[in-house]
Amino acid sequence: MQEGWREVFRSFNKRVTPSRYAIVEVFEEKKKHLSAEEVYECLRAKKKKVGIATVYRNLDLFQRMGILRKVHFGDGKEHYEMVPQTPQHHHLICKRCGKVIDCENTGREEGEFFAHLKDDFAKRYRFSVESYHVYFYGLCAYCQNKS
Amino acid sequence: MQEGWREVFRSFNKRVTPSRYAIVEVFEEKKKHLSAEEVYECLRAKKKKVGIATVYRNLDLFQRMGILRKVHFGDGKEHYEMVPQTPQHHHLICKRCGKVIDCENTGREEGEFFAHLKDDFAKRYRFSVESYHVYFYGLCAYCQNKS
DNA sequence: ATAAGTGCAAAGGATTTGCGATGGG
DNA sequence: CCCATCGCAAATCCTTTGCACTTAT
Repeated sequence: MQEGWREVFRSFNKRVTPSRYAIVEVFEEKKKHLSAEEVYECLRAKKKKVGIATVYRNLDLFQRMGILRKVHFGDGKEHYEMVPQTPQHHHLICKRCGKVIDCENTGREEGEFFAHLKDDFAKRYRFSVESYHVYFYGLCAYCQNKS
Repeated sequence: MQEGWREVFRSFNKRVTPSRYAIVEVFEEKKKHLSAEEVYECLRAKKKKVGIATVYRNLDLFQRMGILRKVHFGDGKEHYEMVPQTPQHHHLICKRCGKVIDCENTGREEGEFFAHLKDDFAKRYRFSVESYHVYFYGLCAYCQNKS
């Protein structure tokens, strides 16, 4: 794990424990969205002894700290992914097989578009937008050829 | 319930039962996203005797039929809303109190923007987009003044 | 030293499932 | 009539919690 995390934890008055260390490391290595169970499995595979409850507690903590964000794919489990996953990306979810494809932002247009919406919502609803997620549903390449 | 639904059910070879009738009716009346439990409560309030399992089974069925779509607000429950809720709208979710505000589409720009992405994804990932959801996270008017 | 963090097992809450009973087509 | 659908209760799955033990600071 990069040393930087130690600082991040300190700034939130959170202790730097082996469990936390290990969990962040998993996300850094996998570079993808993971469910609590998946994180737990990765830890076991690395011989790290961390209880599943600790995984849940820390995923929630990291989310509140802004290190992770929740993503929902409709499979009944919460998934988490690292937040500064630069650049901002979206998710394509196959309605048939459930596969999730991470897709990159398509460019400047997007930033402008959402910046505009953000202002609009502040005016219309007095709601201050901090972040957004976009989910696209449809059929993946494979499933298009068999339904 | 509008008579039209009878046709819709027929076209899917699904029977028109009092339970289904009643569930669709609830969504037509409430005109908002509802969890299974909320649908169940609405039915009880209307003296309709429908088991909770039937509610779950039909919400899932309606989703597969394209009548309802799932929306996720991060509260651990699945919510459903009617699909052709014209016009397309998005959700503003307060990170602090969990309130969900339905917000209308902001206009033509949006259609163009997403149409462009749709083409792009078809080319890049051979993924055919059928629909999309956008979730905005931040603070609602009330919560901005107390965190 | 001491409060935060952890592991385990039990509790909780949402959703699904098995199965005999019911009723729509 | 017969099979899809239903109601009920039990089962399952994911997540949270209580509590005694451990450990980072």
